[in-house]
Amino acid sequence: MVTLKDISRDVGLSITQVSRALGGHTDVNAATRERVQLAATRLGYRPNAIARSLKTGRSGIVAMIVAGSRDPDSNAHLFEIVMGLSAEISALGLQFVLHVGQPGADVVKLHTELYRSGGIDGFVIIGPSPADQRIKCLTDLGAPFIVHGRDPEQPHPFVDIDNFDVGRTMADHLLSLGHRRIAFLNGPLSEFFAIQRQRGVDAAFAAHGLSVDPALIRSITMIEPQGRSAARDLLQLDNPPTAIIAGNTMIARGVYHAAADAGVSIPGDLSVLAHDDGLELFPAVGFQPPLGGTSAHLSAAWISLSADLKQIIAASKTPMHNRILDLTFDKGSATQSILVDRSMRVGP
Amino acid sequence: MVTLKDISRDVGLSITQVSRALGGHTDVNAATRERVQLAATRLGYRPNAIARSLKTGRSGIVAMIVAGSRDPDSNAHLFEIVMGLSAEISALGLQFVLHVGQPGADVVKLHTELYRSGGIDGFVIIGPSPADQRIKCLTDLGAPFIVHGRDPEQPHPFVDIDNFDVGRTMADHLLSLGHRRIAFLNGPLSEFFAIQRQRGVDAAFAAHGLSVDPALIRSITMIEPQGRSAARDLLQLDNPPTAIIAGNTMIARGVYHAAADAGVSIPGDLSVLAHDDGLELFPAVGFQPPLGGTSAHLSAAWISLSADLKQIIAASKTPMHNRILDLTFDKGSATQSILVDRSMRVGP
DNA sequence: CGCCAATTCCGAAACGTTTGGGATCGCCGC
DNA sequence: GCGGCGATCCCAAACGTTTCGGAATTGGCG
Repeated sequence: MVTLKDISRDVGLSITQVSRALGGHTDVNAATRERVQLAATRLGYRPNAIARSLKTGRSGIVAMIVAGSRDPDSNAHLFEIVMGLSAEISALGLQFVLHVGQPGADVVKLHTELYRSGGIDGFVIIGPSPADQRIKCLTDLGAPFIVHGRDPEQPHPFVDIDNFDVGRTMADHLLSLGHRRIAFLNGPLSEFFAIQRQRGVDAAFAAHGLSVDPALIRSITMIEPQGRSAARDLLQLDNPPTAIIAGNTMIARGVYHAAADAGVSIPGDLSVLAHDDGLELFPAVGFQPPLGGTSAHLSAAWISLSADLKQIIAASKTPMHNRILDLTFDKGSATQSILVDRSMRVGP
Repeated sequence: MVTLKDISRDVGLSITQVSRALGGHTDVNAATRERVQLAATRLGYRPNAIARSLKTGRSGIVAMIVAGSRDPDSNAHLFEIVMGLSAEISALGLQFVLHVGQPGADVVKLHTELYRSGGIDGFVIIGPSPADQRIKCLTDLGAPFIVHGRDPEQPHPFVDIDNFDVGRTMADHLLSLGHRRIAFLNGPLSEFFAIQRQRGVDAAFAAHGLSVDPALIRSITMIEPQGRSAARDLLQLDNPPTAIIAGNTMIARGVYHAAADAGVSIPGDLSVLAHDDGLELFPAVGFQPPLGGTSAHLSAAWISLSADLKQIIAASKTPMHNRILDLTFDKGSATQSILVDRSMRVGP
C-alpha cells in the first residue's frame, strides 16, 4: 500500500506538506504541489479511506437496513429501490451498504448498533409505517438519516410525493366523469403512503357529497398477480365497479388482464387509472388502451434523497430538510365518461 | 461515543487491559474481566469499527460492483442475487456494499480504486464472461474475491454448479424419450454458464450420434416475456420442436404461456424441461403440468459464497478454494416419450 | 532468604491521515 | 538595524484500537 510517507520520502518533504499539497491547501508552493501530485500518480497513491475516516469522523458510507422476509411479495418494490438508490449514492462518491436482516431481526437494534459502531455516516429509511420505531430511534441517536415517504406524526427529513393528492386527483377525475362505483386497489395500509392515498380518495368523494363503498376498497401487495386476482373478485361482484384506481402500474397490469379474462372492455365497460412510479425495471409499457393517472418518477426521488442525505451528513446538526416532489396527471385513454359510455352503447 | 478510554477511567484500569478483557485474552483476572464487561454494557460501549480496521487492516466489508445499465432486462436476476447475497453476508457479521456504476463506467477501474483505497476486504463477482477482465484484475491486485460461476480459462476461487451437466442431463433425457427436434432456450452466450450448458447439450446429442439443429437454439434474456416470444417463434416454425429445454423457470413460464396461446398441449404435443434456480422471489409454482428438469438452489450458492469469501479474507494468501454445488434432476410431468405420444394419438 | 515462575497488569508504539501551532527564510518599510 | 509580514514548510498530537515487551506482585520451593 502506498502511503503519504512513501510520497514524502520520494519527494523529500514532510508528510504534512504532502497531505496539504494533495488536499489543495494554500500554504504550499505551486511547483511543490506539482511535484507531489506527479509522485502520487506515479506511485499509484490512493488515500486510505479508513485512516481518513478515523481522523475526520466520516466514513462516506450510508446504509439501508431492510428486514429480511420469507415473503417474496413484500420485496416487490425493493429491487427498484435498491438499484436506483445505490446508483445515485455511488454517483455521489459515497458507498452504499445494504444490510438484509435475518427474518424477525430487530431492525431498530440493527440501526443502533451499526451507527454506534461508527463507520456509518447516515441511513436511508424507506416505507415508514405507523408502527415502526426507526425514525424515533435514529432521531434519538442523533444519526443523520432521510426517509423516503414520511411519518406525518413526527418531524424528520424526508423526500416524498403528495400521496393525498394522488388519491384525490384520480378519484376526482373519475367522479367528474360520472363514475360512482369506483374501486381502489390500494397498497398495504400498514404504510403511511397508502393511508394518505386512501384519505385523498375519501376527500374527493366527500367533495362530491358522496362516500366510498368499503366493498370496493382493497389493500394489497402492489404486484401484478395480486392486482389481477383482486380485480377478478371485484368484477364478479353483483354490482361491479365501473372504474378502478390502481395503486401502481403493476396492479394496473393485473387489472387489464382480469378485465380481458372477464370479457370486460377498457374503457367501454371499465375505466382504469393508476399511479405511475416510473419504474425502470418494470416499465409501464404495452398498455392498450394507454393507461393514465398520476405520475411521479421514483428515479427523481433517489436523486433528491441521496443529495439531501449527503447534505444532512455534512451539516452536523440535522436540518429538517424535506422535499415534496412534483406530481403530474395524465388522463390517458383508459377512462371514459359513464354518461358518454351509455349513450354510445345505446346509439348507432 | 463511548471508547475504551471511558471504560478504563470508569473501572480504573489501563486501556490495554480493558481491550484485553473485552477481547477475551488470557492474561486478565476473571473478576476484572467481569467488572470490565459490566462497565462496557452499562456505558453502552461499542468498539469503533474504523479504529479497529485501521489497526487490524480488515474492515469487514465486502463489495459487489455491478455495471449500471439502462436495460432493465439485464438486471433480471440481480435482485435475487443482491438480496440473497446481502442477507448471507450480513448474517456472517460482515457488511455488504453494493456499488452500482454509472452506465458505461469502467468496472475494472472501480474494483481497483475501491480496493486500493483500503476499506474493502474482498469482492464478489457474478456472471463472469469471456470478455471481462475482473478476475484477472483482482488476481493481479492480490485482492480476496470469489466468483459465482467460473472462468474455465484461469484459476480462481469460485462457487458454481456443473452447467455442462445441466445441458447434458436435460438433453439426454429428452433424447432418450425419442425426441429429436429439441429446442434450447439458453441464457446469454456472453456468459460462461450458458456456453457450458450449450456444450452439454451438444455432447448429449453427440452421444446419441446426432447433432443439434441450430435453428432451434436461442440465446435470450432469462425472463418470462423473452421466453414467451422465443417459444412462440419456435412453435410457428414449419417443423416445430417436440421438446423445449428452458434455461430457467421464468423462461419456462413463457413457454407454457406460448404453448397455451398456440393451442399446443404440454406434454401431449410438447415436452418441456427447465433448469430451476430455486428462486425465492420468483418461485416456480403453478406450473400445470408440473415442470421438471435439473435443479440447484441459488440460496445454497450464497451461503457457500459468503462463507468461502470470509475464509479467503481470513487467510492472507488466496487459496484456490472452489466448490461445485449439487445438481438434482427430476423428470417432472411435462415430458412424454415421443413414441407413446404418437401411439396414444392413433389409439382409442 | 533468595530465586523462579505464574499471574496480572501497564506503557508505548503503531495503523495512515488531518491539522493547529509554530518555525524558518527572505524581503519590505521604517 | 529591526520589527513585521507573507510564503513555505514541518513537528507533534490526535482519532480509537491492538499488541509487543516488559513491570509489578505474589506464591512456591530449594
